[in-house]
Amino acid sequence: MVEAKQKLEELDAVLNALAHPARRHILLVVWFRGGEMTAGEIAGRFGCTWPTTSRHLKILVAAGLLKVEKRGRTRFYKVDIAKFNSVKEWFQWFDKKPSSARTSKK
Amino acid sequence: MVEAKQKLEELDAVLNALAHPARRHILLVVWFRGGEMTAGEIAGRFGCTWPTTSRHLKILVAAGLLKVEKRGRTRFYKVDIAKFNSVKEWFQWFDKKPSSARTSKK
DNA sequence: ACATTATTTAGCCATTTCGCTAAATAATCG
DNA sequence: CGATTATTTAGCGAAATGGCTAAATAATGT
Repeated sequence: MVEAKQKLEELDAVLNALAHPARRHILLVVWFRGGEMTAGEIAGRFGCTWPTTSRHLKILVAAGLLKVEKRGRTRFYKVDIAKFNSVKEWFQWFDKKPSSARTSKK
Repeated sequence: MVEAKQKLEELDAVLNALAHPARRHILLVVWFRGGEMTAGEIAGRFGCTWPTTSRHLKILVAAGLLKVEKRGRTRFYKVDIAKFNSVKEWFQWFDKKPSSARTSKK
């Protein structure tokens, strides 16, 4: 079963990508900007330099949270919320069993 | 409005806590163990040493994902899923606006 | 008081992360 | 082709993270 391992890696990538405030910020800005922005527009809106932003973008793309399309010499980034599901699904483990169960052996 | 800043910090703590596989593992094990386990039981189940596990526990407690209760000389840890909501609420920003909107100015 | 048990704190080291500046690539314009 | 624009890659240094061992604390049992 290769799938399970893959899912774990996906979850790990997504949570790590979301763990940095700058990256969460980028996702929100791109989303509310209409879901598509160029790297330059994104970089212009943040305190950090272009190369730093560029690295954040790469991490987000690697996690599948951003999709990138290159048209001419500019890159357009678009939010893809599908990967949020790996987190939501992980949360569901905690719906299934009430925390009030008890250890059986004293 | 002090609240907003507090919420952001909470989200940050939760996402950072969830970003490490060992900590996710701890939450799952404690949860399925019935929601309460001693530090020793937790440490015994992981590849890393007690002090390392202890640090992970501290991070989870700081994020509000575990609650700890000291009875005698042992500490009991219990999962508190309430803080998952800060993540779920953050995700909701992405429900509100479809990504298909367009930038208004050409 | 002393030994034992449960767990944390302190301190060290290796690795990763994240910021920066400078240089490289890649597409387009003149 | 050479200049310009858009963006990344390379490489450095500081800080954070995560692992370890050894020592400290804190409660309990004898």
